[in-house]
Amino acid sequence: MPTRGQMARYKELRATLAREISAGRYKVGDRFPTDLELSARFRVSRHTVREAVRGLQELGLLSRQAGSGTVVRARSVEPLYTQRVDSLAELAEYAADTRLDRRQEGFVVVRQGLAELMGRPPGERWLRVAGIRRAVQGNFPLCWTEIFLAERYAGMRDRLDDGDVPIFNQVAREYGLDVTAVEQRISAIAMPPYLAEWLGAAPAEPALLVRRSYYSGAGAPFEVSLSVHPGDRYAYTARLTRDRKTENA
Amino acid sequence: MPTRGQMARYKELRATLAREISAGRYKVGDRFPTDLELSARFRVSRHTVREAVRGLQELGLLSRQAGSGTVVRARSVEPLYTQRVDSLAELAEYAADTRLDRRQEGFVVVRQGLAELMGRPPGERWLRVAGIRRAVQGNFPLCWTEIFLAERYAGMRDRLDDGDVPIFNQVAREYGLDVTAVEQRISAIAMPPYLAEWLGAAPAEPALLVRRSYYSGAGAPFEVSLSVHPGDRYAYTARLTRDRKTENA
DNA sequence: CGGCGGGCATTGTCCGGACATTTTGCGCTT
DNA sequence: AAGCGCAAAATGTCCGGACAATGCCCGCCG
Repeated sequence: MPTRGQMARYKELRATLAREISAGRYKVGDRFPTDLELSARFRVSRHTVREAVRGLQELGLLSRQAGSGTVVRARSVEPLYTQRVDSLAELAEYAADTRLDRRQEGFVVVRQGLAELMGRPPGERWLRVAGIRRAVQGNFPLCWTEIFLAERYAGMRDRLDDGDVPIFNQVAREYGLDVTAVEQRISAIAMPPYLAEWLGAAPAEPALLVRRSYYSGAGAPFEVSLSVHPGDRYAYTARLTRDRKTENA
Repeated sequence: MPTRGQMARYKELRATLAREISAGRYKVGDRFPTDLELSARFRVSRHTVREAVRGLQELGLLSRQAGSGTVVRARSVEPLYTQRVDSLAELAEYAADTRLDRRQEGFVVVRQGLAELMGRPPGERWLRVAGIRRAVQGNFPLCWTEIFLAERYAGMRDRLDDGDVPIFNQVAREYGLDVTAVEQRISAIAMPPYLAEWLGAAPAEPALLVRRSYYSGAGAPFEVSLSVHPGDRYAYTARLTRDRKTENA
């Protein structure tokens, strides 16, 4: 067959169907025509129809179910931005090259104030490990860190390594947990006086409080960490990129 | 053909090839066998090979190039976390329900200090619009915002709407820009005295400084915004989720 | 020696057909 | 009327083949 215009048939068909969905010919929730119907209507093989539909599926416009049929899921694709954090350790930014200088350790029952900081209800019991994170180079203090580990994983206590591997990672590995989500919260606070000295910072100077909650499956996080960074030594940076099969039009 | 074990051939093949890549039989950067070679080796049709390879491609293990061949791109899939920000306006959190109370406006040539805050070299000329962002409900001041617009797009100046739609969005729409990336930087500063009064905050109290740079294609951002949030009125929250086609094994 | 052009290898597109698998629902049986 | 089972419909998988489009390399020619 000679060159048609320029676009492949399945791309043309994909665009046509996307337009029809967008125009409202098929509404969200509606059944979408079957492969055979589209094949007949557009005079293309079922293979080509499937290729086109597959694309719309990946875009989230359609969903298919063997035996049941194809359903319209969305009217149009909204641009979607994602922050990619490969390996997750990147999130902690200074992952390697730092060391945890452990200062305090033990079980705590969290009360009102701390519970609020942790984003958990009061009364829960956690294993708390706190200390100063320092640069390996120069031993310079970077931040104060408090790590709260859910009681059932407290067995890790004596095997925690203060080196390169993040604590949550050690725990996840040891217990076979699958870290499915991490929530991060950043706020500004005044540097607490009792930390100022340790961090070599001025009391009450602006600081970043970073809370990270690590989830494995639904429900409560298995670890929560709180870090206080002096304002002049840290900034959190993220880059969001638009993320969609661009490909041809 | 009767039921083989249970898995579809292309899935079996996909798993086998993934294993071989992981085991190092094909190294990163190496040429991967041809469709025809695999077809012959595994006694399956080229269609089936392509289906399997397509999967490995989506996983990022392989990349193909018409005329050139298939190349190994990664040895294994590392878990990948993404923050999804649909519609991007979500990023600004209080997107709707707020209003910009414009206070200052005009061209500026940025000097050392401001340039550093903006993450740009000194000497550039930008259109600066600054003001207080308030909650529609109650007119309560939320933050001080400075928006810098690249000179080329300064024509928008008289058409800027202070309502729901973020400025960067208005500009992008007007000039047909494709916002491909947004970089966000969060740091802690002391509330500048001259802003404290306007925001109803205490001078020198901890505040969050949020910088967002909007990119359209490579090169310099077309807009940079700086916002100062009183520490007690704002926290930045993000949720990263693991994100991988689970499907069957 | 360098550039251009054509042939070859490789992936991309498309067809037609054949079963397999999954749902749904109708109709028969109890 | 309730339940079971099977047929029909829909998507999923797989084959074989054909040609198009794309890169790449090598050889010819200036």
